[in-house]
Amino acid sequence: MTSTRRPQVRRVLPDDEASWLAAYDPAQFPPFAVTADVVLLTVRDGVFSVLLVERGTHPFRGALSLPGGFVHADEDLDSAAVRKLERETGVRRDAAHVEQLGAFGAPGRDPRMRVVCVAYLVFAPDLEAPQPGKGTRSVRWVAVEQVDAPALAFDHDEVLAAGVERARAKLEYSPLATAFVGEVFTVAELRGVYEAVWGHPLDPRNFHRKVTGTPDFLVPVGRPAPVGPEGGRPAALFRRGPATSLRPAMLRPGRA
Amino acid sequence: MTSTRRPQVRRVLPDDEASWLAAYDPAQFPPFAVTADVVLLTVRDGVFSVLLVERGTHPFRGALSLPGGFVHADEDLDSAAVRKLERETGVRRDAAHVEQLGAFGAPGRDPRMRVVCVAYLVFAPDLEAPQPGKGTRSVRWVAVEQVDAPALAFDHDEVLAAGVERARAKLEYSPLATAFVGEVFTVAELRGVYEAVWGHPLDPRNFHRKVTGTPDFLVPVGRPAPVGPEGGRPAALFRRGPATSLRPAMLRPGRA
DNA sequence: CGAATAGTGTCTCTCAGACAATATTGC
DNA sequence: GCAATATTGTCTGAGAGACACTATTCG
Repeated sequence: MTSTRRPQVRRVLPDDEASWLAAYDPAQFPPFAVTADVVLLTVRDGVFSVLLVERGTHPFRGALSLPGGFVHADEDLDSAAVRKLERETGVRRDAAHVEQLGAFGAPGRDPRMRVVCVAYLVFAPDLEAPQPGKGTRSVRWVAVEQVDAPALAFDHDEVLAAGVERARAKLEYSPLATAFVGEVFTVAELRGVYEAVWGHPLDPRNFHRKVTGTPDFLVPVGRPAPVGPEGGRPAALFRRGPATSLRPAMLRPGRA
Repeated sequence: MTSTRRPQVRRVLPDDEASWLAAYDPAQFPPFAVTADVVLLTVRDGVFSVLLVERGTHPFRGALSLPGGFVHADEDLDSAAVRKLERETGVRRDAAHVEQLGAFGAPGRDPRMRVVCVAYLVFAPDLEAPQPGKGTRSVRWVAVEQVDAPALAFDHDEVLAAGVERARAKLEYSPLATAFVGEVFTVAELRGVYEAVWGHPLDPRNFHRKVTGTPDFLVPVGRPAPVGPEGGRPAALFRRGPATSLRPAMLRPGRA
């Protein structure tokens, strides 16, 4: 997360600067609005999915879009994204990984006025039915594969594509796949995340060796073992470990 | 680069939406200004350096900051960054690699008003003395190592730190080190880039094997060989190849 | 026992790190 | 020849991909 702390002015203003500031007119700058929009990704039943809302207000009323909205005048960008996430989808911030994706600000991307969207990327485990908030008619999970190009309001197709590609890349060199599963999980569940996000099957044996052999990636949970879904030997349980990167990386199949 | 194309509204507005739009009042949204600021990095004489300007206007007049400025009302974010780059530093866009770094928008980061900065990261070869533009007193290269925390105006210390870390990471898994050297270069020059950016010496033999053995990373130039700086066998010349990623990655020394 | 899933072991190939040895140039 | 740099080659250990095999559970 970027820029969480509040006061950023680290120099006391000298007298001439302070007097200049008093005479300053903000209207001389081009007027922009800033939104914080959220690419909330999860894996549900083995399907890599994104949370979309049906817009209840203009513009693009009735169309699907990413959840999000205007940043308040005295609000941090990160805070705005988390607020939108919680209010508009019912997802709690501490249950997910949140990072900034980037800014999207082509002129004309919003018919109302010049709007720069600061997009956030969120990884969450499969959550109960999310709740639509004010201004949205409904919220739904949509398989990422089913969102084909001209599907979303504004330039959100482009934002989503950037988020999906970033997610796929991050699984390679970070332990963030654990953000898609619950507090405790099995190696098979974690493998399912990789397979869903990458759209490639992975060898269960080699995957097991890799994730259990990487120091600080997984921490075994003392508790013995859970149930088996359709039979089979029960799997061991793990928690996320303290590792912050994966070195060497987990290699994504099907690339040079 | 993100969002280069212009018209982004891809739905014709229905009648009710158009009439609503006509009655729309932009003043109802919190007023923001948006700047495009540039982290321009290079390697000069083996020193990883950033281009800083001395501010000629308020706020932070006289202080060092990243080059940048306000985005125009009808201007793309990328275009604004490139414009700032060219006008404020004299660097031509096609001689460099440009990518978006992220948005920085903590309230209070600019004493004038609420300003969101969209930062861009630029890699350029060592360039002639850059030219200061309007509003800046001077432009200078500063070694990245010498910029210690409370040194720059606004929150530019934070922006610079993000850019430097991104640059260090990108050398690992992308062929972008070639953006720091000229059109044609030797393996030793390229190695010098890695060593300067990472601050670690690399084994010349292993480095040579890695970069020449990675397909499409380097293309040998027909021309035989150049001069030797202080004697020694003349080195072969290469151009950047068509590769867009480095797999497996070039591993940065000194990390788990 | 058979089916199904979890986990271990083995083999091979690629590749990074260490470093010897050779090649080519200026002085 | 000597110094300096470029380039090739060799050895070793870590680790990925392929896959046989063992372990544990349910019915």
